[in-house]
Amino acid sequence: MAKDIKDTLNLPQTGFPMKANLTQKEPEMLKFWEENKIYEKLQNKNSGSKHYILHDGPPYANGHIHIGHALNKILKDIIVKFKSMQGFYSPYIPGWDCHGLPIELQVDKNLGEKKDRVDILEKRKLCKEYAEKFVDIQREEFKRLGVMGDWAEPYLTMAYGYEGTIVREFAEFVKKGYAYKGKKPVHWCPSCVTALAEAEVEYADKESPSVFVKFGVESSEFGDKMPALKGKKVFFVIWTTTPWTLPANLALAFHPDITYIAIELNNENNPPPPPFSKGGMVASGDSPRRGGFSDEVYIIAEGRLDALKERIDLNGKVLAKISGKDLEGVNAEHPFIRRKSRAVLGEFVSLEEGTGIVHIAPGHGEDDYETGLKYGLDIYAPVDDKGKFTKAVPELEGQFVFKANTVIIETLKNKNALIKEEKITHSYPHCWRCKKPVIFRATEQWFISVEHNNLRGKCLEEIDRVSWIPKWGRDRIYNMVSGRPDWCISRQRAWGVPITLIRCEGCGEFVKKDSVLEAIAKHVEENGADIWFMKKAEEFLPTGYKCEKCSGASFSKEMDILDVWFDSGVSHAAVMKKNPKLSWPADIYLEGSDQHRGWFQSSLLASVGTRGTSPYRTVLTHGFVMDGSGKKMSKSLGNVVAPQEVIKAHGAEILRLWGSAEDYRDDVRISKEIIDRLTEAYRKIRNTARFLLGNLYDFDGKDYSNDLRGIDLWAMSRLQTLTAKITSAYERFDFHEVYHLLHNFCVVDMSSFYLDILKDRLYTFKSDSKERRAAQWVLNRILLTMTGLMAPVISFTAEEIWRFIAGKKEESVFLSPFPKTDEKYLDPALEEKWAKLIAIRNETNKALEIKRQNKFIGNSLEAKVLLYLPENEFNLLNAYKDFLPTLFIVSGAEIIPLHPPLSKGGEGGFVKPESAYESEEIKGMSVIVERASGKKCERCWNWSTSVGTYSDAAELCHRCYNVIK
RNA sequence: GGGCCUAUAGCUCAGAUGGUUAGAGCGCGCGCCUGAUAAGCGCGAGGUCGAUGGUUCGAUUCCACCUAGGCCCA
Repeated sequence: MAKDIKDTLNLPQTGFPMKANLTQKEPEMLKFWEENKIYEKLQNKNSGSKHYILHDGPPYANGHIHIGHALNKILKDIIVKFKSMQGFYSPYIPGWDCHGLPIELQVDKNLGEKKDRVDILEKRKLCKEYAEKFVDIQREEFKRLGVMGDWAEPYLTMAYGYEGTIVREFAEFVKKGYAYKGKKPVHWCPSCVTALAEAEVEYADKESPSVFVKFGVESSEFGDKMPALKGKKVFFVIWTTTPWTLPANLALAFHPDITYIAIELNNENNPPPPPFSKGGMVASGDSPRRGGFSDEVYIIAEGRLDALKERIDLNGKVLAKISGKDLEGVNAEHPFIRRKSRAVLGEFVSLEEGTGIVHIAPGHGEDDYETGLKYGLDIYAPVDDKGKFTKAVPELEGQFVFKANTVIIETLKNKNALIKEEKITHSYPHCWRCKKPVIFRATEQWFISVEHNNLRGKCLEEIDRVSWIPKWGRDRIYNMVSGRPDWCISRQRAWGVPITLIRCEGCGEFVKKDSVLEAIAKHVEENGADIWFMKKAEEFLPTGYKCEKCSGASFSKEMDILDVWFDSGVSHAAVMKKNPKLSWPADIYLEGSDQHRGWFQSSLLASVGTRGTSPYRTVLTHGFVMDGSGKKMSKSLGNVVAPQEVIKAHGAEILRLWGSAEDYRDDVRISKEIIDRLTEAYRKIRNTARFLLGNLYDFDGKDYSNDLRGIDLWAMSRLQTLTAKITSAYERFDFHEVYHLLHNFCVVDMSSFYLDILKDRLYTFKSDSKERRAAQWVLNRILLTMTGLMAPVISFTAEEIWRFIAGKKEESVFLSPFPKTDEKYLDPALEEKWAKLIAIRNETNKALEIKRQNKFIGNSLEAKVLLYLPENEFNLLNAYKDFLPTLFIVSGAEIIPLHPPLSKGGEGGFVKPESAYESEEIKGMSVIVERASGKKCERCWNWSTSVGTYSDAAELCHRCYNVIK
């Protein structure tokens, strides 16, 4: 018979499964979105609205996506979906970076032996195919994440149109005078035989020689500045870890504000060296030796004396001191080449290490180069493409630089110029591809000047007009742009867009005529950049073209390839300007924090250089993905988490939830525990939705807003508060707040409170009673709102829920408007009042729990509570008297005003019994838990004295009797 | 070595212009329920707020330094 009673209840019914089965469900949902063109419909719907453009930074079309890609695309997708649902026109055009060294090297690897024999066009074709393959792979992997966008029409930097824009944008830099060809030391990989961008260099430990070398100086060079040195053999002492750059030494740098000292060596520790054999050096034997001291004098920075005293035996007497700036112009002798080395000044000289005197080879170092320019020194680098000395240094010709170190050290020894030789392990630049150490070497390169036309200054101004999230991004890029050198855009490779300039063979002048540059761009736009390698220089020029400078008629093409950062840097022009769906500038760029040096900067330079303004209004950066302990992922550590594996095991939805839950401003972590926690949270959200759906199976959809009870109004207010907070969190890009707010709402407000309390009304009241309908009306509002709020993050689940919602208008949740706060129901005062009720409820629960632990009760409905309350609490509860059993989910509740027993003679007040549970949280509140009176109603499970009073239904209480009679 | 950043319970996050016992949810432990059931409810235990100094009547919150970690650069 109990079965029959159960049939009179309105228990939840839904086909919405408790088990998500995401790995299987997600592909179905993707199919639904694709087949029904939901993304396209969303675009159409918003086509007339205000734009919100998120411009996609192109990932490199190489390899499968990793967890960092997943984070990036998920964050982008959340923004695009949120903005779209809010009604903005927010198309998402994904892109790929297709040119560049890594792909070319991979192709070379595949070619093996053949790589040097294969024709450049053939190689480019292979590179293109390689890139295409990974574009397809990554596209599928990105789509699998649930990211919506124009996947069928992405932008590719190797598309003809895009390549045309690259050429045109470069031409713009040429016309405006930013581009120049110069000799400059760049990171050069002798193994890959190419210049490397900063981004292509990585640092690793390397063992190098560490040598102290002395450069002889005629004491007369000092004039009257250090009379004590007169007639002595004086040496500047330098320290270097790259002896191979000594043949290119042209100067010695001193810090203008550092004090240098001249120390006479102690003879006992430093036996006199053999006399110099070659001329040009300080003459030996001129000055008489004095007892106990050699006549050698070393000059180093005073601040380095303590550090070097023992290391190179500087125990002698300080003969003189001099400020760095007074040494400028002094000539020293190169230790093994008959050449002067000039004393110059440099702010970069430090006392951190070495001697405070820096050996300068303008062709082999950054500071050296700058110094060289300042002092008009030759940018001298007698080293070839393969890292071997040229015939400019006959003794070393053909020797690889790192091998030549030994020879040079030997030479220094022979020339008596070596003070000390050690080995040192230090961080040294290595090629990111071949992992071999690189060198700094001056070569002919194309540059974009950041000084020309005040490009740097303008970029800095633009940086301050952009909104950086987090805000420290501004300082980061500002410092980088402030200090960056000219942009080296040359690459000596095959795969990319060539530097499409034509040079007169007669005078070396480059053709910069507008019409010619435009014609070349057109050629590329129509045929792709391959055309540059297919045609001769003359074919790009009008027939009979003559050099404007020398009238020469013989021309050659530049064959360097443009830096890929230039490719992606002009995406604002190639994509945002060209794609009619987009607009310029972008509202937001969103990439990892490494892009402050990368794409954010190249885009800024490319845009400010040609258009004077930044291509973005807001730049949002996220951190990197670390393992569970905050360590970076690496194959060798075995702590790599692949998105594909997470998807396979838990579904992309969990990854999306993860992407939102973590605070991306800092690095984010991923681990088994994190995924487990998120899976739990996901289940809670899902089950909450399921419960809502289950209790709406028979809702008639009518408006019951006038029948709401107090707790319903509270729930409605909480829902508005949630909506307002979540909307604001989305707008501030604080997605982890979205996650926490949504989850907490499900757990705290809904599951453990409102829904738990509502069960009685939903299950046991007459199905079409106003009370039950009112509850359903609220549940329906909660369901609709929650689904909308979660959609940008857990899109698969939101869409799945959407399908189960009766009476919804749109075919997809994404075509429905983002939930708006209904001010009518927002009632902070009500929420505050209920916060107090909830606090009292929590205290009551504690009392109930004690009795439960004592086995006095099981289900709380077996209990009746007596609450002794101070005045304020009493008055509050007194207004909800009939509701209290429902609030506490007990079968009876009485409140007793607890006044001080002696006040007014104790009149009207009661003293709480000794046995009562005394609240710590609410002062003066006590609770007595008793067994509920009467019997348990078999239908609603409440205990009531009315049970047993009906002869035709002895097991029912009064309320249930009236429902089913 | 330089620039920028991070460090609060096992996990994800709050928080405080410096001021009583530092919060939430999850997880964990102990129970209850069996009409959200590979669900639901209740209670409880978890933190020297990275370390050390300093400023202060008082610092986890401010300052310095250090350690660990991250990105970028050298």
